[in-house]
Amino acid sequence: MSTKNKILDAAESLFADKGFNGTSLREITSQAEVNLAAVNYHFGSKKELIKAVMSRYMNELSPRLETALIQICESESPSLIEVFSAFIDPLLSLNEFKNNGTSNFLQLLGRGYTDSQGFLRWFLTTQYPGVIDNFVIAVHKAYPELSAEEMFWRLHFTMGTVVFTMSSSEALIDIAKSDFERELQISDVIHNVIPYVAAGVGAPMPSNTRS
Amino acid sequence: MSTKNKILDAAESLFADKGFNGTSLREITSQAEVNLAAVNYHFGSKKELIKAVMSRYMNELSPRLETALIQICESESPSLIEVFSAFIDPLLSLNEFKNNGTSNFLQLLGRGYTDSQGFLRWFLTTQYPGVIDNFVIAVHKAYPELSAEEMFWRLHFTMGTVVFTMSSSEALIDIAKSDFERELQISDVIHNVIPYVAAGVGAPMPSNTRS
DNA sequence: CGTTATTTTAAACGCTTGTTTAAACTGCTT
DNA sequence: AAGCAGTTTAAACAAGCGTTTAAAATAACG
Repeated sequence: MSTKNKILDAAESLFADKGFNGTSLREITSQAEVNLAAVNYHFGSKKELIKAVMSRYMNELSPRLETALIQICESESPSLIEVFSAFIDPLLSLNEFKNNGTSNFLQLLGRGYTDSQGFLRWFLTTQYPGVIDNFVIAVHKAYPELSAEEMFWRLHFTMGTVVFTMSSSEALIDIAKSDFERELQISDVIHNVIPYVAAGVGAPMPSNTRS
Repeated sequence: MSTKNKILDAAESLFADKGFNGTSLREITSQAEVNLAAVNYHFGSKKELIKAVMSRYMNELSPRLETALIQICESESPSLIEVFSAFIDPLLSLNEFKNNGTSNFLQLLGRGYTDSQGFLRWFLTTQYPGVIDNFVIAVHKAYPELSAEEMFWRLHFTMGTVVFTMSSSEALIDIAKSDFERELQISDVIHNVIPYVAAGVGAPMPSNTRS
């Protein structure tokens, strides 16, 4: 395996575990068993390494997500459950792409939104707008009465639910194991969260009596 | 104002903005206009300072939250909207306790769950179990059919929604301002999120056909 | 084989981090 | 006024950070 990939693999799991700020290049290179300077030689800087780790996943995921969402839109009136379920297969396909891929990617997504003051949010929304656009279209088809403003809020709430859940998914799976004696996996968590976010996005429009 | 409080105030807003890992003691002491060593003199360590910042809010909030939730439980069959609405007044009361108190506290809560590998989660659940217990009881009264396991998951989803939303609430309020020309405040965000989480928690139990 | 080009390596760079030290200063009591 | 506990201060500490350098090792090619 190439040095570049060894670094990417080590960085990925460490970033997912301890965040971007919380992981040093020395930890990465020692887990990858490469020289410290290799990061700056191959990637230029730590920031570029973070982007490279994210890009590797997004380039894999983004086209699958887009086609899945476009396919949903072809239906006359999809349900919100159907819309959100469109994420399942593309996300789980990351597990074939790499061990723990789904879990790692979703954790990284969560880190990116809270670490480093949102530069990753900029990165994703500017580099991969196709996913977001198609998602908005699909939700609109499933719930046309939802105003643009409510849509904005509820999609961000959904992002929060997913991202937060996944960034602490390992801890949650552990608790579920000890409290309910259930051996769950990341796919179970995904299946669990979908009814929740679908119901949240599908909540009735509040009567317009705000200040 | 005492040195101790000057430090607490500066640390609070900086922690909320940039996270615990992302804020140095030198930033804190220079914003507080006190000597660097004052933090270790008054609090012992950075970790203890973080606890002190959180405790100041939790000691204010926790009793109000408990009584509000207990009051909800006295009702025969509260709705989920009512249960979640019980949080509004206690949370907004933090704004009288301190400028931007509500927003700062909720952001800190979000930071605590993702920074520092969850030591704050331990801190809150062990130090303030009364809030969580009463909340679970209230939700159970509002939705008795919800199994313990589903309850566990959905409350964590809710935590994720709220915590993530609030940790990026400033950015969201800015976007809402430019996109929809609405001048929103933290109280508007809270009122917005309640129908979402209430619908999420109230989602129908999935048919038990999982693997 | 010899000569480039690419990659790896050890060492050092300058800087920031949390924490500690010991001296200076403050306000109070006797 | 002297002494004393509580507090503040400047300076230094060791450790860790991301990054750079220049030499050594390896690979690629005519």
